[in-house]
Amino acid sequence: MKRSVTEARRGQVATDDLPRTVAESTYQRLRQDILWGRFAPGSPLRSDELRSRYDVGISPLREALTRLTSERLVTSIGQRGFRIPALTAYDVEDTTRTRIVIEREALASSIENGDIRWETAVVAAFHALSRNPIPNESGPATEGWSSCHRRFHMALLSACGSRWQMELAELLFDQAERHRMLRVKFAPTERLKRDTVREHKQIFEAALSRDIKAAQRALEKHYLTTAKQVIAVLARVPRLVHKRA
Amino acid sequence: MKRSVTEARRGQVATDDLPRTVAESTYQRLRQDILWGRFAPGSPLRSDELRSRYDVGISPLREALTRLTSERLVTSIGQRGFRIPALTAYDVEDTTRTRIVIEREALASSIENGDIRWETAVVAAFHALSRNPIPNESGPATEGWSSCHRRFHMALLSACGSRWQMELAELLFDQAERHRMLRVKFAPTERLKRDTVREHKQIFEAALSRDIKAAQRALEKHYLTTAKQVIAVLARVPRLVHKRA
DNA sequence: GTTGCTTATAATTTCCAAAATTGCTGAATC
DNA sequence: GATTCAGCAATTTTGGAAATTATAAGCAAC
Repeated sequence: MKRSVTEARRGQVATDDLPRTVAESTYQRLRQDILWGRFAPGSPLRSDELRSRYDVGISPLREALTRLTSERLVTSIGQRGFRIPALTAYDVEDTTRTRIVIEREALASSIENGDIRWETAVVAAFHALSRNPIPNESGPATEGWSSCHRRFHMALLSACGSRWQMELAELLFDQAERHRMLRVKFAPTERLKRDTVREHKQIFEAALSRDIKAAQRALEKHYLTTAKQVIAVLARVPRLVHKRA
Repeated sequence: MKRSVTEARRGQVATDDLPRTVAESTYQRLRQDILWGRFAPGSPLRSDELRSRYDVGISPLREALTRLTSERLVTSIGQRGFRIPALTAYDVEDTTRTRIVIEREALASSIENGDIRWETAVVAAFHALSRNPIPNESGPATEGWSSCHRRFHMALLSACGSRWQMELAELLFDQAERHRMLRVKFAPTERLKRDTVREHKQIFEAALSRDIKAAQRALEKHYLTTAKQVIAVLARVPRLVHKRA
């Protein structure tokens, strides 16, 4: 039996970002599943399968897929349906490179403009991140860390004053998130010789002490290290690189 | 009587970017109409009106609107439909600022990497642009110039080697295009004390002589001048700034 | 007068089935 | 053996009807 959206919200605390339509909630669920690598790269997304998976009609499903396509989390070819994009070393490099361009700038503005509220938000986000278990394997723990990670990086930029820069940073962060997750999912035994906590701490401290150059350098290094690792795994796990993008 | 998409393409030369579905072609037509300011800012986009306007069913129309929403050329609120976004001075400033961040970088890479083919494309695009009539009033002439203008700016960046940077540059270029067009549409009598041809020539010459700094400066100045003009008109034509975004 | 409630109306959103397109299989042909 | 071309099955795309939700109007109570 189906419950209407309004019915489903009864008795809940009013929160602004609750999905108001089936299309919106389908979009969010499908998005998470893609980000967390629940579909293999290159695999087709057939409407009937997804319809039964998320228990929705074809219209909201199509709307979700269309939105994800313009975020490049899904590819679509004319009359031949939707697919999960393949992943190449170029994609990882390009995403990282562009991410750095935008975030360098946004971080500088943020450090310049940030007030006490910004500092507080950054401190809180950093604390939550450091108290979370370091993700060595996939699973629910990783997903919790993942959301803390996103919040920390976005908090750093949040005082930049540019809506576009924030939006683009989020867009590219999620691209990189998919790359990271594919590594975790498809090469979970890889040894990580890396101190992520330390890297975040360096960015954090440089930002709070208002040292723009140092913060930019630390952030850039952090992203480049991630990219390097993903690309290294990519070379060893060729099935991630599907033929048809 | 309706013709199928395949039928409609009979006898045409095979071109890659021809719309393959009704949704795609509706998206392109609606997009142009928005970019060229055929809808007033803040006005609602009612499905029945658009359905008869473009002579399509509800499904492809919704798909087009959804795509445009993620490009920020349309806004959508939960169960209250789609609207043309209002335009504030902040929007213009933010778009310009972000555009400069991305294009500065892309232009530098493009000048560094550009080969003979890139030079040729830039020369061709510049020539087409300079031979087009300078747009002082709205109308078909402006639309021709507009597409040359877009091609010129994209040609400049085309050797940057980053797919993401190209895509984001296009996204923001079209935002700015809407801003420009609203000025032309709603304040056509404004006197423009500006030599656009000269501005483009400066960018062009600096790029071809591989002077990165000079090209960046000229490009930045070009965009800032445009923004300044749009904002000035915005202050005088308050109906462009609708209440509800 | 204003507020709160109920009803009527308009609009959006969703489901579903028909139409259109693509990919596939296998026979016929060179 | 390779190739072309039907016909068939699987899949996507589309249009309209049904369900849901928002908005406006009417009306009683304060």
